[in-house]
Amino acid sequence: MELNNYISVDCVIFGFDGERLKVLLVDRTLSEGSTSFTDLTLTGNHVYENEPLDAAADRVLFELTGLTNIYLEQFKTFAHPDRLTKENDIKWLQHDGRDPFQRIVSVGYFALLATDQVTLEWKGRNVQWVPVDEVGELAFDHNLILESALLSLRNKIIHEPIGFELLPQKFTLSQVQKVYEIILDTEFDKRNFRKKVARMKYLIPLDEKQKGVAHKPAQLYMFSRDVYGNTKKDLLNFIV
Amino acid sequence: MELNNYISVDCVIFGFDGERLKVLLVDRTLSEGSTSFTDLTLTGNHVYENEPLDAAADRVLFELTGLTNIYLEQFKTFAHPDRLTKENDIKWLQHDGRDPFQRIVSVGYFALLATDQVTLEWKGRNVQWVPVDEVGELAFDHNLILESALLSLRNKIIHEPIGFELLPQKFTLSQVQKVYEIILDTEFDKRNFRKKVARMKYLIPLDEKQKGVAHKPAQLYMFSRDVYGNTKKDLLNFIV
DNA sequence: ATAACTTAGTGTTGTTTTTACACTTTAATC
DNA sequence: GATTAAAGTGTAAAAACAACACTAAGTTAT
Repeated sequence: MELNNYISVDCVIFGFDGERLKVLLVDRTLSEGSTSFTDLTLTGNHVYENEPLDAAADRVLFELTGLTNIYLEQFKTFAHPDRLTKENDIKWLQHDGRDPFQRIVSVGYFALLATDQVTLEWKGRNVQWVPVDEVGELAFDHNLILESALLSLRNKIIHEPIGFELLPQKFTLSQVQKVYEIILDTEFDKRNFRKKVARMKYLIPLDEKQKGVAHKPAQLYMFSRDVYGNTKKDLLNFIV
Repeated sequence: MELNNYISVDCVIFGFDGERLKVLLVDRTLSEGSTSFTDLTLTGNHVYENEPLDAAADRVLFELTGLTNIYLEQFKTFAHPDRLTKENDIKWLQHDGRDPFQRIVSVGYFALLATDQVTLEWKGRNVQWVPVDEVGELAFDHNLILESALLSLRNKIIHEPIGFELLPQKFTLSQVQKVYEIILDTEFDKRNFRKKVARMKYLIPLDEKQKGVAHKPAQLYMFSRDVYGNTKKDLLNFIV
């Protein structure tokens, strides 16, 4: 199977660690003759001839993390003629045997997961979680893509219950509140927030509590995609 | 300037005529030897080498309608390997001198305007407004693209005041209500709806009334993009 | 000129949702 | 057994929502 040389997908992999929203970035190091630099990129790849875009995004995510069945959504496409014209990017493409003047369409996807779902040593690639508000200058046009992904995420999380994708399967209400506070950069009143989520039938309380915490252990919940599918009415006006 | 042969944009041009939501479609007629068919397509075109996607979408819209400064938004990208493999589509591409096995990425945009902004005879192309709920089988994968555009439109119009883009500059509150009812396929109580829009500071009442209508003439309003920009808080929880 | 027609425009009441706000509980740790 | 840390809980006032019916102001038909 052959790679298409002008269509690629880039995945913005968001992770939440209980405290901050992070993005999974990959080292890009080039050292060749007098040229030498290191920086970070999102993960992406060309699609195969005959591969649908969604499949390519799944594959890219899998190749980096070993995970399948992760929330993944196409959010925007980037194809500006000058998107790959920074000096280091051209060197990198040349080193990689690619034509730096070939215009490349990159279809942006974002993925949501809990940071601890990823084993960073997977396939020995040099990969790291970086808090989204501490991301420096990235390779290619990846700062632009990241900003755009964040915007889409914020927009979407208000109206659909995707925040749970950033949490472990079993989670506490405080964790849910934290996810929404971090992503929307706001604070909610604890009691009011809990009253609101109490109305969501698809948040299922489990017969289980937190363990090993140095305070009153919290009730654990899980998110039921099934129940949600049947009660899509409160999709509108979700949080906020 | 040369056209890129694998990147295209397709524009879903929505129009409202006071009664229904329509989409602007273009005749595709091929008659050559024993092959002969007529159907309809969205409007689209390849982008020029060196042309950004947004510019290409503006251009495609302009070439069909002669209009500039129209609300236009990228909503999804289509690149399925089988998207152009229907028999008629292959014949059409061949007739057009294009390689039907070339994989083409199509970036979808939707435009919003009032149907009477468009002069259908523009450039003599065979163009027609079709109510979205009466659209038959379109060329290529354009039914898919249209459905996807409708979904994006419905999603967006709930949360951001873009309904006004489908109305003339000066409009009545009943027209606003109708737009939202048609697009969201629902009905609102007139008094409650008006109470809600009365809270929107960016709806500016004019010193002007409807003329020549066979009933009490309605107050005219306009939408102020400026005021809206300054009061984005009620972006959330807009209509519904 | 008047009647008929058509859509514009308006207020109240009961119900639900939102907001603001502080103390007790339960576990682990020292 | 005291300390620490987060979990969990209720109420009252304000705002928003939902349901509902008549009058006003033009045009058209007679």
